[in-house]
Amino acid sequence: MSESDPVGQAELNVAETIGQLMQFWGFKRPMGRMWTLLYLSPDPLGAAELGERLRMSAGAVSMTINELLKWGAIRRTWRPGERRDYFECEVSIWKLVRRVLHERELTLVREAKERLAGALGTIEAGAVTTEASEVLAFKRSRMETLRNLAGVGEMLLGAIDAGEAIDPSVLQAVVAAGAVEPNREDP
Amino acid sequence: MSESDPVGQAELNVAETIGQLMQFWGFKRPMGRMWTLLYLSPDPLGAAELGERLRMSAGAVSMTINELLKWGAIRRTWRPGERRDYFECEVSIWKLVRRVLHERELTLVREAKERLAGALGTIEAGAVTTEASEVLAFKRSRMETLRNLAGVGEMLLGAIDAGEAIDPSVLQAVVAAGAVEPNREDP
DNA sequence: CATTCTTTTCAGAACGTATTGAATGTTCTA
DNA sequence: TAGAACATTCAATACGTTCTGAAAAGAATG
Repeated sequence: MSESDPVGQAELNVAETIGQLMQFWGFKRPMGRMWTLLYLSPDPLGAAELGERLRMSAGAVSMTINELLKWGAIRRTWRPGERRDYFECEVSIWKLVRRVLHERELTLVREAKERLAGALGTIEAGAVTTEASEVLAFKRSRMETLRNLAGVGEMLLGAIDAGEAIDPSVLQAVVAAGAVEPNREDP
Repeated sequence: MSESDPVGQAELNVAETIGQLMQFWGFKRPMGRMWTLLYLSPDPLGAAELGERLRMSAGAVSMTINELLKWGAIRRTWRPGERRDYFECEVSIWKLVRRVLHERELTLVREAKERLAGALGTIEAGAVTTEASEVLAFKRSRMETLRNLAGVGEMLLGAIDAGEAIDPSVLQAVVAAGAVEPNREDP
């Protein structure tokens, strides 16, 4: 099947490349590889064929397929007479990216923001502590910066998610938040 | 030191939160935790203190410090009389993000683009193959889309790296590239 | 309803990565 | 130069994740 077929080989190379990109983006490599194979195929492929071409066990194929289904990256289809399932991929990469941004990154940033706000609350509670109020004020201000950054991230992701173009002024905010506070002290 | 100190605890919470974000972004969690501790400290800290507060072994502390130094996320400083090293963090988060975008993501995307171009070349070489030319054309076109997307990514990263605001029209290109090709065929 | 085909599940194996802690290296002081 | 203080390295190990393969479950057919 694939002993010395240059085209099939090239497809596997592409699959591997995309697989690595996906892995870098926090997904499992097999997901990227499988999606790519479908993306390069004019018609749907069956689980058996996918497993054979990617050298994956039936179990791994099943798991990977289900994860891809969960993300809406592939769809199940059927052929008239045939018994087994076939799969075709979601072609719109932009749609996929947006979904991940919405369901994963946005959630993550929101959680982080809340946790940061929580820590800030603890600090501001003016708890009885041994630290000098000067030091405390410093820490509070740094935590505020982090929480604000999380807020900016949330806004950015929300904007992309809503399909809005990114407002450059928002990016300026990021720059500003990070560039302030030149950190000078010498006792 | 940290038995029931609410402020210290809050700091560790923040460190943990940022650590998880960093891990999600492809770095090691200890890196984020250590950077955060320095970010929340008015003056530089020594390796021993960092290890103690984060409950890391001396070895782990050393490795983490070196990685942070490599990314320019912290700097080595010294105190007049003292013998051991102290560390202070890079405060500009934007500067850090840009550096990573430049050294890591950009490289990654470039490599991917080249590999995709390579595969495309193989296909276009019109190798003797058993596949119908129609199928071949389909695959070629899909590979072109992927390569073009990589190109757009490269441009975006380059723009951010150069400090330019993101041109919304570029984002449009992403949308277009992914949204085209409604994938219809029924034999 | 039994048979056959296909998919899913899951315990265990394999793998890669992170962490430890003792040994080694380095740098300063006396 | 010897010794002390500190930093670094690295083999061993602990840990978590992914993959396998066989068994179970599910679905269509005769």
